[in-house]
Amino acid sequence: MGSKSKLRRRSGCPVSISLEIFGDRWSLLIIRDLMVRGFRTFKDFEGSGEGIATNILADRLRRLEAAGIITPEAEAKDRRRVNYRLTEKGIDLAPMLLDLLIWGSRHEEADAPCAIIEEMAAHREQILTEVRRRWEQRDLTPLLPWLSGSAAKIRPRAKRQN
Amino acid sequence: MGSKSKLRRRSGCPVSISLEIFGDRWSLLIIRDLMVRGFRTFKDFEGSGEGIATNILADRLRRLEAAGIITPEAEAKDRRRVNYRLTEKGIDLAPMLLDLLIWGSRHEEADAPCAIIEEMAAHREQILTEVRRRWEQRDLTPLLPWLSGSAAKIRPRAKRQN
DNA sequence: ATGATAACTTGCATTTTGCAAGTTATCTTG
DNA sequence: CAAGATAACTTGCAAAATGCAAGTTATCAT
Repeated sequence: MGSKSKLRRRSGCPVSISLEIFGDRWSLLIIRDLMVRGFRTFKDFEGSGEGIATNILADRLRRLEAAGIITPEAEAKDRRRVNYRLTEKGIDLAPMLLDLLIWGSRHEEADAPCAIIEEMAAHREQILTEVRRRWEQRDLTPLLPWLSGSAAKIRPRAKRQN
Repeated sequence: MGSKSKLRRRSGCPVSISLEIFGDRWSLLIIRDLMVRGFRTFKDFEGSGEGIATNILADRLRRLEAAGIITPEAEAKDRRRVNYRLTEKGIDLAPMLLDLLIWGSRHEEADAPCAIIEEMAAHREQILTEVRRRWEQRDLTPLLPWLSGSAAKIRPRAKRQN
């Protein structure tokens, strides 16, 4: 499946094209929630803390689907429910998102404990392998508990700090 | 220096904070141009190919400066001229931008030759070292010639870093 | 001194956001 | 099984951001 929809591109630069897809204040947050917080439903994203408006959320989900980054799956047990899931194209954004996380916690005053982020930076490949494994196996336990508002297990390795 | 300006944050998540700074369609393109295309002036950005409006450009330069990502330097020889330069905080976005470049060229039909991008992906650390070296030494020769509209030299595996 | 240039502003029309309040199709419960 | 809940969206409208064309103000070049 090629992307034939938006041929009104500013330029052929991959960076520019990427930004036309998710270069806004919300898209990557949705992807983050799918990737590391185990979110799947509209309601999950709606209550994600940042306060996205429902119309914008619906719009972003549509665009991300159109771009082939997420896919909706109807849930058999409760047919009101739609479970969104990252495609492979979507999970491939993991390295970029990890860099964004690292940059943000290094250069801005964020809530994430610096020590843990530096741990993650030092074990980049390992973290990315784990993120992909979780995606493949549909493992929904949050990878970043401190971002998910609740204490939970994490084990980049058995080295506990703080 | 700490950033005391915008305390109206959606959340303390580093990803969210980062997106509030440059989560739009233009900011990262300016950073890209500074980082790999050797651009420095308003005029450079203005004619960068994507067609940014001058008022938006002025606004983005202001915001990026306020965020501590770029600094303007008045040019002695021609005082009309303002040379923008990435700060260390700005050049630290290189890993993220490289991932964005790689993702875009893998998953979208971009102009960048796949072979070269895969080369870059395979030598990520080396590329990043080179990008930083160029920043430190104010070396303005474009790193990505095919994105700069002209054929030029590139030597991803000459192994000549230092 | 006259004209070009660089780096912006300004005024508006158009588009995108954000907010509150629906709507529709499922469940769930008494 | 009727009467709520719920999930996932829409809709309407005001407010903010964006895009476009046309200035403006200091230099600088001839």
